[in-house]
Amino acid sequence: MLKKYTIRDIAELAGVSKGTVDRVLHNRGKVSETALKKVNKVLDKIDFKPNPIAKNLKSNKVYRICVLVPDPIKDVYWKPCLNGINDAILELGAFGVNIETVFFNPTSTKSFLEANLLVQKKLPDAVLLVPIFNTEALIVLEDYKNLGIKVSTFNNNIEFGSVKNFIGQDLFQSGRVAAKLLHCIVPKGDIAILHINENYENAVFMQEKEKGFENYFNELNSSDFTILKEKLKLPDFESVLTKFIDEHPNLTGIFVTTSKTYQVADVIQKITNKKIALVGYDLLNENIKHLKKGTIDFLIHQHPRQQAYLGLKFLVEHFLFDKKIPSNLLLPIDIINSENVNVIMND
Amino acid sequence: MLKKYTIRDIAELAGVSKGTVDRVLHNRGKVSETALKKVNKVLDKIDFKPNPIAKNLKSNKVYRICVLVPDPIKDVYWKPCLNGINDAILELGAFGVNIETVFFNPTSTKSFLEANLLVQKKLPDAVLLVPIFNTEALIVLEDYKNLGIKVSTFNNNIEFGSVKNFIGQDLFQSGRVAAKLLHCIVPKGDIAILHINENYENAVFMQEKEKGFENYFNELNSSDFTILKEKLKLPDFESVLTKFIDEHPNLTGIFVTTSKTYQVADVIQKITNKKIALVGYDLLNENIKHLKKGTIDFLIHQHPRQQAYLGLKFLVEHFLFDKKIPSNLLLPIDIINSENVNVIMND
DNA sequence: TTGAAAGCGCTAACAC
DNA sequence: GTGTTAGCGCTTTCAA
Repeated sequence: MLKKYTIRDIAELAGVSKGTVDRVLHNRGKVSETALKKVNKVLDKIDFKPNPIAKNLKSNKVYRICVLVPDPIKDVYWKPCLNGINDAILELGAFGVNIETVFFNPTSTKSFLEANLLVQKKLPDAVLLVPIFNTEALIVLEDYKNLGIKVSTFNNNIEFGSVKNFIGQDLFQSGRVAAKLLHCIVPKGDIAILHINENYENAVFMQEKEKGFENYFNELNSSDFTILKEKLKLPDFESVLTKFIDEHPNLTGIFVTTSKTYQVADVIQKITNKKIALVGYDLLNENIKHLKKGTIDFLIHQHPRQQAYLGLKFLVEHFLFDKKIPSNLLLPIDIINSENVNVIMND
Repeated sequence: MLKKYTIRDIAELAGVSKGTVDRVLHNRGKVSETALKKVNKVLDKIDFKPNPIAKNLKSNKVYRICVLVPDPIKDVYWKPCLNGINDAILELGAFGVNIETVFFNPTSTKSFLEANLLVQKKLPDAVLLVPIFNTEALIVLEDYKNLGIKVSTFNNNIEFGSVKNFIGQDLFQSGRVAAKLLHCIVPKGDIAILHINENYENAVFMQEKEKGFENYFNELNSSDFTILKEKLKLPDFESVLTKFIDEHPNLTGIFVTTSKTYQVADVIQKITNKKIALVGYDLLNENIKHLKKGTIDFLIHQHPRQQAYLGLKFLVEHFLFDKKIPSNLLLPIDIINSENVNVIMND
């Protein structure tokens, strides 16, 4: 069992003062060669881990973190994120962490920019944000960098040179998972990729999923399947989808690349008795209803709650305990059916 | 934004000393009626959350936790638990927590009892254990209770009157998940539940899984399926299984209730070209190979690593930060196929 | 029954 | 450059 060393121990062993040890440990300069050597000699010998608790006590700082997330009223997909944020607030509040949520309209880049401006004025210690608009996100990331504000992102990754942390899912691979699922339900036939274009989602997400999906069937290289693609938009959603289904009598499976899978299920249920396998995304209540009824076969869970929660947790533990924030954390691609949907932990 | 109150603030507001406030907060007695009233009056008004960090600094106690887990050499299923334990050690060591692992032979109740005796002699602050032997587990739980040692359990739940925490999976429901999966792969035929009896696993686990599995098909109430059951044991495993498959030409699906699913896959692959859908448990390397090859269709992930890691994490956070330990934490029932197997987080 | 004071490990300000 | 010291919020001891 190893002894727990303190800086006092080190100071005594090295024959210097605690202050000097602290200076050496944190490269605060103003240390003579000889003192440096003495301290380092001791540090080499022992396994010193500064007590992360004591470190924090002193500063007595209240860390402020802002979360920037699309308004759940505009798109219910984001609601679980709020729960994750609230969990984090409850859990971390006692540590003197101040977490503030700012919403933006996910259909408006202007709203996104304004929300970020608001946040920047607050000068928080860190920001956790959903960078759904690629161009604008790069701009604000640059701003945060200049302001010296730490940034973590979740939901979707964007390319940014400087340090930035990401929590989300491997969308390409999740497309492959969907493909495999359909493949195991359906022996053959036409299989459709349906994009429900909400005109705000940067096409990148859906493209990644689509690529993964196609990649699976390409590798399979089987003449049993034909892959179709269709884009749907809301005003004439139902008529276009109905027409599409009518025109493809061999349609046996559908992959929907967004959380609006239930909209497709609604239509299928309405217009045909034929079994069409359906795989989509996210545990919205409407989706879950269809899952239990059997209209939707599988949902892929993107862990929105976890993403937000972990994003905050990592930031706080970084501030409080000097923990390293994982730079690119890919959450598992959870396959959900009617039987395990009720046992999902933390959404 | 609320002010962060300290006991000093409260003391000043109430017109008493910090010591008295502390006594009131922790019911340490020796407080006069009047002082109690004064302090409570203040406490009612403000939202006081003691700083969990400072609380811990003083005591400077090294918490000692023992983990009792089956020897991974005897059954490789337990290997991920070690990783979880090591993660916890790495992460929590700096907080002055001492975690010690003790193995027992999962085929020997004697070994289990001896290991516990060893642990009890050490008088740790808490114990995290896998109570695979029901009767013996109840005995040692009673011992720990008398010694005032906190106990958390994982992997399988046992009925014990006094306080005890559990982390694991809903086995009944996981049986239903397996059933649903087979149901979605296979349109009809004979479906077999195979128990691979390793004679140490308390039959309870497998029974729960079996019950859930049957429950699903009973509810389905379809004449398309016939449910068969068979127990296999190692010496004549292959011959018995071969005979079983030969005798059931309509066999279209198999559910294996243990992590030894790959053993069944090996045999199927060897003796027949017919597609038999196979669903089993756990991400052993051999299972993953079959999953990728297609001999196994789905695996259900029981999160062994997470179970051990969370068990330790909860105990430590309880000691350090007074967090409440969830008394019965059911981890999600993860469905794994060839595509999402590589993205599983923390095993 | 109560208040005062020391001290946990670390940081930071301040003398020397 | 370096040692000393005060102090973070809380617990615990000790004297009153």
